[in-house]
Amino acid sequence: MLDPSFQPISFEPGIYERWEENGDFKAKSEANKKSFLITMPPPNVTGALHMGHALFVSIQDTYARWKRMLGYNTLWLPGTDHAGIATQVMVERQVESEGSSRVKLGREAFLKRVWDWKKEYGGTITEQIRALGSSCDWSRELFTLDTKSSLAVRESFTRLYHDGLIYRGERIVNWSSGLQTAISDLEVELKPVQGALYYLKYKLADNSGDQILVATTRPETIFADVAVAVNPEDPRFKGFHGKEVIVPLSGQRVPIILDSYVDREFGTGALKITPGHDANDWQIGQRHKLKTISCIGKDGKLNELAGEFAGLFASKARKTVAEKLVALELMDREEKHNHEVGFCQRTGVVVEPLVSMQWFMRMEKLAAPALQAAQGDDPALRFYPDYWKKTYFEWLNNIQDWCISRQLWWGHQIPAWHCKACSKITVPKSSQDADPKSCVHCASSKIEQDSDVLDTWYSSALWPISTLGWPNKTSDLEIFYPQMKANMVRGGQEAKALMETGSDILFFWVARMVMMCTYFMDGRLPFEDVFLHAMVRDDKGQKMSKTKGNVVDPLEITEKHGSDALRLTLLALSGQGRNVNLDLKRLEGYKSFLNKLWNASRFAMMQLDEAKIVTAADPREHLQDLDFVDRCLLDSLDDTVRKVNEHLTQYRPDAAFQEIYQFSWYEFCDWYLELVKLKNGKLHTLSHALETIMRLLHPMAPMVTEKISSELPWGKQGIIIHAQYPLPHDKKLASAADQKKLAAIIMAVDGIRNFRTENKIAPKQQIVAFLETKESALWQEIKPLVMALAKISDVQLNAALPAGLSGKVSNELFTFTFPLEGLVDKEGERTRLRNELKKAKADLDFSQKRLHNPAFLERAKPDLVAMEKRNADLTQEKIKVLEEALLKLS
RNA sequence: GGGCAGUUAGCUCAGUUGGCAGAGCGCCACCCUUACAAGGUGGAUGUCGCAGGUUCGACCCCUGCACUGCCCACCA
Repeated sequence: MLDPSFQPISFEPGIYERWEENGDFKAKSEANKKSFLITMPPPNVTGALHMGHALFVSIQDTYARWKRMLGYNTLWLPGTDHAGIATQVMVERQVESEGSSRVKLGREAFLKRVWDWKKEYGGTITEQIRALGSSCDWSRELFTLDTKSSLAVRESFTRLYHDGLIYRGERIVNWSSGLQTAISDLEVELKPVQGALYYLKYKLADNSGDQILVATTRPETIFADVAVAVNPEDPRFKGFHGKEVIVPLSGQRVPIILDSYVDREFGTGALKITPGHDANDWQIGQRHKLKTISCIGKDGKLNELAGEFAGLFASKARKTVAEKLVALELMDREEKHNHEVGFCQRTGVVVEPLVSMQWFMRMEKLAAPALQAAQGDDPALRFYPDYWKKTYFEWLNNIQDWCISRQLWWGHQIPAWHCKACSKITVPKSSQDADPKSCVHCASSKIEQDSDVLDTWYSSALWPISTLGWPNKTSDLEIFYPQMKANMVRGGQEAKALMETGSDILFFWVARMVMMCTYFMDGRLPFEDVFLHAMVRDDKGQKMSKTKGNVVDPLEITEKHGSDALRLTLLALSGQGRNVNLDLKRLEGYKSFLNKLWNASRFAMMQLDEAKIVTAADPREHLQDLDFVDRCLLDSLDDTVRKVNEHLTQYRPDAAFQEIYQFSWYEFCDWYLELVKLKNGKLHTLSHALETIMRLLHPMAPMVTEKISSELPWGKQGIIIHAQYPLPHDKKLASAADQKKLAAIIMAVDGIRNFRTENKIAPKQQIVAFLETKESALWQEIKPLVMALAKISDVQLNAALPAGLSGKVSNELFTFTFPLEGLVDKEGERTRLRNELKKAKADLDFSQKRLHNPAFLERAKPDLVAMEKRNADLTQEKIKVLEEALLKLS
């Protein structure tokens, strides 16, 4: 039996343990069944559970459980990410607090420390994910540095290298001096900064005394200047073409070059070219075959080229150099200037564009199929919400080569060996090959593995295939990996694999998975549907952050209100927008909903127990036992079932839940249960409806539905998770007459309740009624129900109306008259009637406006016109009754 | 500079073939009616961001604008 009070914390933990022990989440290794795959976005091992995780769990678990209940062999595959930078930095700090350092320890010892840390604390996040009820298959859990993942990384790298899609080269990259590593474009965050624009004098080298003014925000980089560029069309500089200038301070002679990149409107129209410290300048340098020199080192300090400024941090040097330029009268002026500066997303330190030797992935060829996959009217790859497609295209169409090397230790070390003898590179042919012992070019044995590791997102990009065992030919890959190819049309096929993740990592992760996996799987996509959820904010739409102190901890919520309430809240708020503003008031509302269901279940169980009902079989098998109330309820339930499935199919879990909420509370609890108390029928509809509600809700609120259904007479532990998900029937049960009867009850009861409240007649007070109606047969059928619900002790049908003070309730079927003599004063009833009359007149006005409009009569749908006419008639009649009643009261 | 999204009740949000605007919380009144006070019954509350247009009819479709948030971008 269910406890009288709903306390989620009392039953949640036990339920999860049982499921896991029973192996209820395990996907089967059978190929003969339709399958469904969700690959979990692996959270950082170092991470602690936050609302973003809670949101993805809520959505993904809903889909995993829904599909499982629909009979799919469902695999929700969990794992964790090694998170190169985050983890290394964290352990580094730990080591430093002990007075040691990463460098002192050395690579091997340091890595051991990280692994030790991972062994000890790496399970925290997965335990927390369990606490939310996640039905993922833990037997297949993977860590991105596990051998399975490493094998995939090695196989992909060797193949891409030999296919010419991975290369090593000296390029300008984003250098994080904080982390001492290169980072990718995506890891750079641009922020507006108030800086200055310095106008420097570059004197002509021909001693003519002429000069060119050059505007720059970074005077400290002049030591690496190799040219000054002007727009070839700019008349102001026509005379300078082909000449040379002297770089201030450094004294270097550099050429004046012509490039249309230069904006004539900006600054002075002359641009200093510093290929070593600016990405655009680097490109111009490439075009003009200029050499690249650097005056800032990897430590972020100026080097010997800067002469007296050597050793200064670049940021400091700017001011010092500027002052010197002023002193030497080489600066014309300085203006305030706001511009965008790149910051390292991780450390917040300014990113320095530097030239260094790095590994890159050539993206253009890889992007083509990824683009194709989502193009066309019926693309193989679909986005939900659809508008993300545009963003995806935008990025892929302008894709740049990806800097994949990181100067870190924690990660996948690049499987490439450098030869000390011939300095060429040896990369194994495939993952099958062992580490090379000698150079393939000169056979020297003096080879050493590249010390860099790969960007964390590299292994993430392979996640959908590495988790399934690729490059080995595994049964998981066979069973779960989609067949749909990037160049196919979808043709109405449902997705075999779903990617559900945050919209913030569309480029970082989603696009790269599509490119990489498609490449290695013969054009087959890693997933056909991409569902991108919004970002969780606080109730004011602010980003949650520790410094703001507005972080809501999911585990605290779970302990207090249960994981189900949290899940339902996140689902309900995850609409189509880009934010989920977490309002804890909503959470309490949804917890109340669960409380309501809990109590409704307790009530139903008492009734069923008394009636000795032990089955939830579909009452459609026993039509003779059903009355009109049952038939209407079953139809409405069926509508709900249909809508819930539709909404889930369209990736609108919020709407799906809303349907369940509305039906359960307003139809099942408010009306059906109240009617069940009054009617003496069989209770098969009650048992079936309750079971159906539990099943419908189970994917979204697994804990409470498991608890309740395990207590039902026909239930037991752990069966709802594998129960058939409700599907709609084709046939309706209720006739028009049935519907009319139920509507009549509701109309009469609502009207009388309103009448009672407005006249301040106590809820308990029984009253008598005189009824005028043309539907006396119908009335006889519903009489006892209306009388009980509206607390009427006696009804005189079509009898002479009483003299004296009375009240009236009128609708399209019935007109009730209630003697009020001695009960109330007439003022209350008069006010009520006036309000009703006002409403009725407004309604009539609305109808007549339409009906007097010839265009409406002519152009609107005939059904609508007919309905409007009927409405007008009924309202007119009602007005007549109300006016008469009012007259009597005056 | 370009793009995307949002703007609906006091607050957080729904509103999918255009047909008299909805939920939760909050608010008011009355009820502990034995499933549920985390409840019941009834009620109040909206120039649906602004301005045009299409239409018999617009929260919904079109155009322009404003504000908010996010993403992308090579103006030094």
